[in-house]
Amino acid sequence: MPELPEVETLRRQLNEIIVGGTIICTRVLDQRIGNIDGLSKRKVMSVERHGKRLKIVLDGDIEVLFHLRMTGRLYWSADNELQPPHLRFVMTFSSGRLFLIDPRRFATVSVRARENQCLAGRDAWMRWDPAVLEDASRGRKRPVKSFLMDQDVIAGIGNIYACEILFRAGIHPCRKACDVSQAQWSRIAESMTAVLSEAVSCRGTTFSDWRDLFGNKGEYQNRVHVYGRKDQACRHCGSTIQRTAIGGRGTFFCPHCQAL
DNA sequence: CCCTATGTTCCCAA
DNA sequence: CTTGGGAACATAGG
Repeated sequence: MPELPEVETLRRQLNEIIVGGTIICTRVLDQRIGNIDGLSKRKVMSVERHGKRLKIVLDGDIEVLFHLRMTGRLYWSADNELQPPHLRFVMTFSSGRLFLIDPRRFATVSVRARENQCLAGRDAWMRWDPAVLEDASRGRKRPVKSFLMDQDVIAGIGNIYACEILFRAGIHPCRKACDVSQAQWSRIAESMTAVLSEAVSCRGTTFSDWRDLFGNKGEYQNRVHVYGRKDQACRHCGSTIQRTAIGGRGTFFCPHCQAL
């Protein structure tokens, strides 16, 4: 269930392995994926990421776009016999095979011409001018947490990192986006960079499903301050971490460090 | 049986 | 137009 740091981890690992390689063939094992044609003999030019989307850029200005949604995984195998459960798509190289595995079958794969840029929001893992966030939030009465998770505004932040970013910034997740002050947007901008950078360094957060390209867990679960910590003591002030729901998603916060 | 789940999209109602 | 809620997608785990 990858968010930006998990997808970035996969991008880095794939970049080391498949750039310069040539696709021998592809195979779709789940018709829900749809037809993926015309990739054989194409060379991998680069592996890129935008928000939670991963792009394998091929020669001929074609790109393969992956979105892993909730339970999608990418796994690299040099074993020619291996066929794991829930295997949905395979991309074969001379050096090994790239698997898309997904029990819930929500993940998507598509092929398109390289240039058409998606209209989605700017990537979360870059320097954000607080004024841009403030402008975008003007008149928005929705909770600031929903605002941070809106992929059309900021691409890449999901439920775990939204909770962690707001904790670091000291802002209650239920606060209306339009009521967040200029100083608070500055703290949010700083927290986005800091939290996402640390999570990328940790190769993501493994509470249950997340594994990297080689099946390894991430480490950021050992560093979270609020996510999944209901009824535990806040690492800063000792208050009891609370859980509520925003947009149907579990939302964790410290009532003292993140006063409304 | 119940509830929850790191995502997205769609419909409906206020 | 904005927003939230609920359902849908399909499955595993506590």
